[in-house]
Amino acid sequence: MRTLYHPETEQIELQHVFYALSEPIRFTIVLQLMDASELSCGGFELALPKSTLSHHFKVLRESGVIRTRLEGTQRFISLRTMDLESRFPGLLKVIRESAAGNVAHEA
Amino acid sequence: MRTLYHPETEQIELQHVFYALSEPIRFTIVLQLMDASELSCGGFELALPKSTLSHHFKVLRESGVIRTRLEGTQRFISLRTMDLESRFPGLLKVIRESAAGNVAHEA
DNA sequence: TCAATAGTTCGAGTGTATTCGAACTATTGA
DNA sequence: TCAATAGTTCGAATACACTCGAACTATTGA
Repeated sequence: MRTLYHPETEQIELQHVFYALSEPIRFTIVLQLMDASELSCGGFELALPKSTLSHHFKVLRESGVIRTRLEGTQRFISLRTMDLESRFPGLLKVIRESAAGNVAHEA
Repeated sequence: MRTLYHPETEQIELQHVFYALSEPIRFTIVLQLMDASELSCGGFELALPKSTLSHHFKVLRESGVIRTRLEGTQRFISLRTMDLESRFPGLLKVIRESAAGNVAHEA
């Protein structure tokens, strides 16, 4: 695991992003990243085995949704906000508003 | 098949919509509906067995993406444009622009 | 009533996803 | 150098999804 595959911005495909986000755990991961900018793998509020999380991070990374930065023994994960916004303008807003709407009705 | 299940607008979930759209055939179906407003099951440009198409129409319908209207021996399918737009403002635009961008670079 | 038409359901085969423990790799700090 | 830490990979079990032929249902029109 020396090189972590990340697709180029232009290579990110909407169907792959949709696939990645259709899974509840991965959707939760993305929502948490929207509030946190950057988190280590262990920094998420998810009580799941490391191997399970690792699998989901890989799917999100390979679909272009997140970026993984290596630092020491940790991997710092962030949403590819700029890349996603330039590739699919408005998509993140849709996700953000959908999540907000499901929690509470904000004016 | 007397009653066809369609979720109410408020019941449509983004994750289910993403799941439905993550499959290539279903994505194609949605793109064709964007250009056609309403099509019978056999009216799509898809050379696939009826049973396969029927499966995908069901997934799209139950996730709230399409509406199926019964008329005689035919079922007319349409995109739930208004419902999707009110539930997830901007989502259809993202899909439309993504599809346009993959075909040609329009100015 | 009966054939034709349009689409659904069933069932089986095949493939792909998810889950998680165990073993592994890589880096840090002492 | 060595233990501790952080996360990945492997492998197996289980579950879910896709495909498609065959049989079925429902409606129309003659």
